[in-house]
Amino acid sequence: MTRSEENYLKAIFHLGGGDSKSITTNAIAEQMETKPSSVTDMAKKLAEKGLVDYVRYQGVSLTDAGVKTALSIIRKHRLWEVFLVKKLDFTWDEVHEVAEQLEHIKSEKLIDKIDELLNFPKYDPHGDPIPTKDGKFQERDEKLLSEMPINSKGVCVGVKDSSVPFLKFLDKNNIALGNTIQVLDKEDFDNSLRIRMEGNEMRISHQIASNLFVKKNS
Amino acid sequence: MTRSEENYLKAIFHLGGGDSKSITTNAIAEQMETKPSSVTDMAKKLAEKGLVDYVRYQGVSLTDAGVKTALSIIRKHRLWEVFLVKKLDFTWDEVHEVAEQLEHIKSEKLIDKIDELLNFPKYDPHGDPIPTKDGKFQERDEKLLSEMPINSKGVCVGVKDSSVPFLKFLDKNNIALGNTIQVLDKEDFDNSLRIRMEGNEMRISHQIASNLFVKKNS
DNA sequence: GCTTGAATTTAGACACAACGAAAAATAAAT
DNA sequence: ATTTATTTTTCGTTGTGTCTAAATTCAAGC
Repeated sequence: MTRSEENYLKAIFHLGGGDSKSITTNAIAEQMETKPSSVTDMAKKLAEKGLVDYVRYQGVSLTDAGVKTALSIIRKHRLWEVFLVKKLDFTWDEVHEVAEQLEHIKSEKLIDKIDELLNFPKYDPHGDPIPTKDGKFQERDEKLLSEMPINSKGVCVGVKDSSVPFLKFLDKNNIALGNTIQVLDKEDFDNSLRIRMEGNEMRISHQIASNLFVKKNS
Repeated sequence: MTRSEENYLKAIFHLGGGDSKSITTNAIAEQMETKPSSVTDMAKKLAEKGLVDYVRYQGVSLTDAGVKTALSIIRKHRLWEVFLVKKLDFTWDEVHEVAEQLEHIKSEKLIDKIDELLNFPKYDPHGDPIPTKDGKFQERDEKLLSEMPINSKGVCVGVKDSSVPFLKFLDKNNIALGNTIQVLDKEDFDNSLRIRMEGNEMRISHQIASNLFVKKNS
């Protein structure tokens, strides 16, 4: 299993290719910042190895073996992210790029020990669930803040967009995972929200609200 | 700086190429378990980049820039080894192969934080000194056990051969770094030693004695 | 059904890292 | 000093992984 193959599997999974849905080469190329022709080549290679189903001009989807491999890489990625934040004081906007490298380290024992050191965390610093060793994937039951009804309360549990600028924005505005949130009002004009977060009232754009996951608590 | 280039620099350093001594392509090929022709190719490439001095048919030696790079990789390798042993309960014969991968992770901050987490260790689990961030290399002043005079005492501080079989042998015979050692007698016939280690007397072959570093303490 | 436009694949090329076989240079032996 | 043996390099080839440009297929639209 090469680094490149692992990256393709991960990308396909993130695009939904785990649900036997066909993902187009174009979509994969965009996600990976590469060219469609390169994706075609790799699709053939991965199909050869039994990790994806590939039909010419139709796209690819992950086989069971492919899903299993993708999950193991995502597991490593997210565990390393937790490690970086919890043990080495990285901020949540710094971890992704280093974890992209660490996820490819080949050692069962290493990642299991890291898991143990961190006390078997269930979520990474962005609130994304960490697959278990045997490939079980804890689906989350939260919804986007933008979809919460007025007056409902919840806890901020994750981000949809985990780009550096967005994370920095959240830090700057003291929006952190674990904060309690109540939707006070919705503005029809621009879909912005008035919310109360940890006691403080604030206004939040639709763009922000549609990238924050909230778990209802009532 | 590719993984391969880094491995070459490390190998050349370990063969003494840091002291402006010329290392033959054959020696490098053997150390890296590759072919001389591959070494020649890489020698040209590294010379191009100013990391080694290369004269055809004469061999290569590291430039100052090359030494600096090699030391930074060795630093990473050894710090990761300490991490694996101290934080994740790896045994000292398990760490090398994983550290070979981890040493190529590109992140200044990561390795500095690991260093800090470990409280700035000076030696790795095999007793090898860890270069400082600014490329200073703490040379050790110990000698091989086989070169110690009769009746002299010392502390076991490192291994020359850090292969898995040798390390396992040491574990099995309760020989560990930090142990006090006294040379009781030398056998002329086969150069074996009678020693007292932590109270127990034992006999040790020349092969073993010439792979253990000892620091005299008197 | 034909045509147009978009998506996808093929084909040829390149960079990297490695290898084996053959040629060249060095070192050793007589 | 010339031959012999060894080391080192060159050259052509292979395997990844990528790209561009050209060709193909698909999906609509008329």
